[in-house]
Amino acid sequence: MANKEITIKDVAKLAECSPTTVSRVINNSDHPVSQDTAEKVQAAIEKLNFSPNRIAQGLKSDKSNIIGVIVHDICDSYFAQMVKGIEEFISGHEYIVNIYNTSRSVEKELHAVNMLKANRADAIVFAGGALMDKEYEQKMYTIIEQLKSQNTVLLGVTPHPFEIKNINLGNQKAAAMITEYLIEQGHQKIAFVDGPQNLYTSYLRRKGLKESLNKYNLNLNDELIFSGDFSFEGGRKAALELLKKIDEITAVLAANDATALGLIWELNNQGIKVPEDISVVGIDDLPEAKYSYPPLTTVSLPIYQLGTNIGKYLLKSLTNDQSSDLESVEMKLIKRKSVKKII
Amino acid sequence: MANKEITIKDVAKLAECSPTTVSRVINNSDHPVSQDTAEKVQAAIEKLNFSPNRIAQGLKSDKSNIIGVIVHDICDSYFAQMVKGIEEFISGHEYIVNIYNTSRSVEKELHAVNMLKANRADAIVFAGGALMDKEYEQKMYTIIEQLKSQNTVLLGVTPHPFEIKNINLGNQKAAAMITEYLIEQGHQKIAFVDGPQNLYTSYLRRKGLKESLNKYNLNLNDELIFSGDFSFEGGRKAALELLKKIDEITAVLAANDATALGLIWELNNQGIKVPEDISVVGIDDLPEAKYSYPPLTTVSLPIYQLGTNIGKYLLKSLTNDQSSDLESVEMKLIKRKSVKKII
DNA sequence: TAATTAATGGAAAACATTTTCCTAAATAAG
DNA sequence: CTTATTTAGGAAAATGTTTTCCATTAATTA
Repeated sequence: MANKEITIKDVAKLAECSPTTVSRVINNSDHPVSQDTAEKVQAAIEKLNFSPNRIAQGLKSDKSNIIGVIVHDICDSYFAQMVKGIEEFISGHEYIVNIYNTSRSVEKELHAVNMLKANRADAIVFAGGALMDKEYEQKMYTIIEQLKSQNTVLLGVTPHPFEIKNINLGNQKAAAMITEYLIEQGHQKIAFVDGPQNLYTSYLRRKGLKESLNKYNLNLNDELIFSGDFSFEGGRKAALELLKKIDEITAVLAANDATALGLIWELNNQGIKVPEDISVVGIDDLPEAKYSYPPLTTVSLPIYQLGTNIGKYLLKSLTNDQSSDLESVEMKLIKRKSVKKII
Repeated sequence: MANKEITIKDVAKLAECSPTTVSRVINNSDHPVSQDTAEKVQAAIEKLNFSPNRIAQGLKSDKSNIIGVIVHDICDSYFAQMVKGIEEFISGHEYIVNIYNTSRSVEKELHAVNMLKANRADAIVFAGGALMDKEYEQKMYTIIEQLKSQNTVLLGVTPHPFEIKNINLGNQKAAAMITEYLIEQGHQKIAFVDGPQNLYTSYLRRKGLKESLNKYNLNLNDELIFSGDFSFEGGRKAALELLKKIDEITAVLAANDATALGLIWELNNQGIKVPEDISVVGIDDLPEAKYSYPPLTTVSLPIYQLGTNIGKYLLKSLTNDQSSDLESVEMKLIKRKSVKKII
């Protein structure tokens, strides 16, 4: 920045008044200022193309206007939509959304949290730290310790209660919902293609499946849990494994839609017909889900809307003193063509 | 922030020295400070869990450490990858990446630019403003005027030279590349499914097609340009239109992969075989592209890598005085199964 | 008319840093 | 032994705002 910054003083000089007065018209304060001078100040501001230095304002007010958003993978449709929702609301209200992509590395998560701390972020949305793993959890404590002192909302991060607002993302409920649908359609031999190892989200979805099964006196056979990683590729590989036990299975729940899509693709590729030979369902309702062969039956999590709600919630708790609650979003069973009713 | 902030003064008091000295060890300045006191200061910092207030630092140094990234749609795989690339590099170097999702609205673009200005962003990546539209361009001037004074890189934004670093994203070249491939395979009657109306990117891809055609004394028949919007849905609709002239067409270039995927889907749906009845190609090489029926022939733009390169470039020009050039990335023709060799 | 009160404005302190300048001691050079 | 130089440290100014306090004038009330 070679060129000198234009400050409130320059405006004051041009408008023939004090910086104090300029500040007053900028923030239209309670302290009265005459119509006349106000106009002069406005004119000066326009003429100089002045905009108050947020950094200086921040120093004075002890606010950074930064909202940190920490996610695993911004290219994952799930997080992308969420970030978009948050941004929509936050940027419109003069806040900065500062994203971090952690690729599920604790080190990066810690780094993000430290940066956010150094920058005195006003609030943090933390969608990371979801590994149920001893070593990882140890490190998480350091992170949480930092987060505690801040205005933070955790996104279904961990089973441990941390005295931090932890939003239930409805993972378990979604899995339960679609499982019950499967059972209603007569399926009893249901397989599961898991998400990433030790990821809390995977755990919850698996749990939703298991408990629904139990409710109907059915069991989730451990032999019928196939590993996956939330990706299309992972779904394909799982399909190959699953093929070996195809006779023991009438339906399969994939931990997410990407996996389900991969499953369907490879199943087709191997000459297995969906849903005639096997039913496949997912969770998320990706935009692509309706264009698979056959269109995927799944449950929609309105993540974008959750994002805007989080934005709203954060903003309220930053401006108002008493924080209202986060508006919840409704998930929905999306029946398409990948499930066959049996018997 | 009810709880009082820990400042350099607190550290100084605990370490029994002056704030000046603390500052010196924090920034390990040239000014010497004895081993002994340095250690005391470090100890105090640890004990108080102190991290210097970036806002105050920013005020003093006239740096915000903010890098603004303005994109059309963060959920679009193209931009998501780009943002991820930028973040990867930038966050690792103590910079904040501040994203804006504009949904192609000039008003939002202007808002973003104004916020970035108010926050004294150190650099801006502007991937917006790409509409070739009179009214729009008028407003763009206001935006550009603001951007000019900042360290900005434009991402293939507009045909007009604005004295701002404007990166050629290779849109035209990509289109040319795949067109030539089509011609090599014997295709002469090539249709085009356009991108969003007036979008510069669409224009460039169309131009790449047109000029390659001309090179071989072929013409792009205006009747064979179908409208689209870069989406799967758009591709589907275009397929329906395209069907009416199927006899005049042997191949179709979609403005992007999403469109091509939609095309293929609907073509299949209508009983038209790809590539037997018609060849389809796209541009971008989305992850999904290899899983369509048939797998899509396309050209890959390594957007993620472009992102990291932009990060690198920005960082260099912020730290070093003389700015080195942006490393370019290489696009590649990805031959899969959606093109048939004819004659 | 005198005494309040309201309207308008400014000076200076404060926010958490860094930087410039200064001082004092210790060491090196003459 | 005197004079430079190096080493180590601090006081205070500066960054661009906002806020607290004070001052002046005008308007209202007693």
